[in-house]
Amino acid sequence: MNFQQLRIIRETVRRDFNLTEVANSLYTSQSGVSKHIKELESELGVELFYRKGKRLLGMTEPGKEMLRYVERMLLDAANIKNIAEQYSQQDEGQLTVATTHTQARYALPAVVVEFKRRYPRVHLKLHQGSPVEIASLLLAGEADIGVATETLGDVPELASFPYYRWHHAVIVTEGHPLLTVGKLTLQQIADYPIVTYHEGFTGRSVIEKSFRDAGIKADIVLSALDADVIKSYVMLGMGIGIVASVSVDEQRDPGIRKLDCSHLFAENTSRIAVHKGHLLRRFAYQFIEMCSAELTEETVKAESTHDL
Amino acid sequence: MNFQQLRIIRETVRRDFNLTEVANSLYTSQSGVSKHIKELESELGVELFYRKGKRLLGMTEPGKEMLRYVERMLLDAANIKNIAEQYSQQDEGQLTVATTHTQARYALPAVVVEFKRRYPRVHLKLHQGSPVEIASLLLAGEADIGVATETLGDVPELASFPYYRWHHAVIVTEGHPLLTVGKLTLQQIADYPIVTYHEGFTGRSVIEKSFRDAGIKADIVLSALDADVIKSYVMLGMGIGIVASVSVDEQRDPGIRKLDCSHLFAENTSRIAVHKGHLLRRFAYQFIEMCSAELTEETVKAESTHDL
DNA sequence: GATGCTTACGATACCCGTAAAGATA
DNA sequence: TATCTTTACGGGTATCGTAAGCATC
Repeated sequence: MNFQQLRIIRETVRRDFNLTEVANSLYTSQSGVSKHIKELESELGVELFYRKGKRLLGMTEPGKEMLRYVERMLLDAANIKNIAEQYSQQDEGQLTVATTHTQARYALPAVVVEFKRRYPRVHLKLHQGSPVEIASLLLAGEADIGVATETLGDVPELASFPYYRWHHAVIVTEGHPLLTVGKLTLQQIADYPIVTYHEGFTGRSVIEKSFRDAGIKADIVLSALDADVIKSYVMLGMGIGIVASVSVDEQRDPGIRKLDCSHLFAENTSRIAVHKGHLLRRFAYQFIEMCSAELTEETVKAESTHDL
Repeated sequence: MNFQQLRIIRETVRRDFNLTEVANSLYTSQSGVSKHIKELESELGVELFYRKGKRLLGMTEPGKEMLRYVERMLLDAANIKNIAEQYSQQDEGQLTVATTHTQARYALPAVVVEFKRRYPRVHLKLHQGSPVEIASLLLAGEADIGVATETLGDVPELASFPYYRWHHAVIVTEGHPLLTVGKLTLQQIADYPIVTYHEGFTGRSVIEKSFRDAGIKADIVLSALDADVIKSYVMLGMGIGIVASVSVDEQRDPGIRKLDCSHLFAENTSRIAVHKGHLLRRFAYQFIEMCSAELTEETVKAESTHDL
């Protein structure tokens, strides 16, 4: 048994049992991949994959059982390298934060500036994507930290922590009739076409739940990934917008007016997540602590051990 | 990084940093061991061991931090092999049970017979030793299951479960004066020279605690590893004996009389232990379940995951 | 001087990649 | 036929063990 074999096993599952792809993604030859699998199987005396003729189709029972251990071993190998880096270059290295547009643009800038001030030699990568993409980046080990409002809390392999709480707000153009009503109601909002976030983004599910629970049908005419796009279309008269309150500032967004609707939609909690069992560099834990002072290195580590 | 390097790191710690011994125990050459360590250190860019000139003295900080991961990886590698065996030969293999004399002779026979009946093709090894030795056999991966009354519950790397409860009994020769007194007292026992177990064995600590708490000084003239030896010396008139009640049967032990003293010494609990994170063969879990029906495979696994 | 670690060097085995052949859809 | 996997083969490299050289105690 050697590490290349383990990497191949893991990658074979990730690449859906296509050995050619596996070879490419590991920068080696198909023949080598094939041989490694055979060798491991013969060493263990068990078939790891189902085959139909020459094609691989899936994992056998013993294969599935082993996979978790294979993954943990590779994780541990990465952890060892991480520790080494930690000691050889305390404040140097790379930190990849996977996040949604909303977080990157409105929540994280303060943290990023502070982080760069303290760790000028750490190369910080902001990787933007949907919450689902963020989760899979974390799981694949391609990102160290994930920040998003949706999804992250639902993946068992991730350890997630509350970052900050926020509400949606309704945005309208100057002179809009809604500006004159007092306290907004769901029905009043539903009287207008709505522009808001895509499904799976930035509390969209919370918005839908409110309308559904009230038995009101909302007319969502357009959905977008981020508040900036939504604002643009609101300005173009496509309808009223529902966005994260933090993403609108009446000073910086001339022509846009913000209406409180914290009484209409449930509060959202943005979360910070890490892959369980994935040991981070010290500065990565510092980054998380800068987001929320309660999230110390010990707190995060305690929640993110990998116990299978 | 490869497995041989990891094995060498682990063994170097176990062998107290003597690379010659490491080489012998891994059946390879010193030169190879030395080179492997150097290579791993240079790959990681960190020194793992403190050196004074050419001698290794101990682990550096990063080395210590890595060690736990190294050990887990090697454990996981063993687990994978275990799974493979599990599937390739369901009811064949080897099971090593480390136990004290008392357990091997008086508690386990019934279980062993039953186990052999169900798994005739499993090679069962009974490894006898002191509780401390049993613990280290488990930790070194040389035994799968440990059974003893002392020590096992105190080692954090071991998961231990109650096996059965028992009391001590006093044994005397026929016609002994103690046979005529009614309910025994500690003082009456202390009036005679005592033969009992060694320190660290079979509830010896419980016996001492009772005397100490009562402020009575007992005269322990002889201590032995097992009840059979103790019985012999009692027969020779060295004194009265204190042994596990289960180890005396007035039918099978002619000339020996047993006196109840469950009111004098605290109850003992014999424990079954496994190394946390060490996955066992199915038949090993069956063995444990035969000892105590509540200890199912799930119960044991739940307590013995290795989360660092 | 005995023990223990490192370096040098040659034989072996392992791993990888190219190329051709066989299977599958 | 195009895609994918296996087998065959050659070059390169890593690993291992012996033996010699050096510290350390």
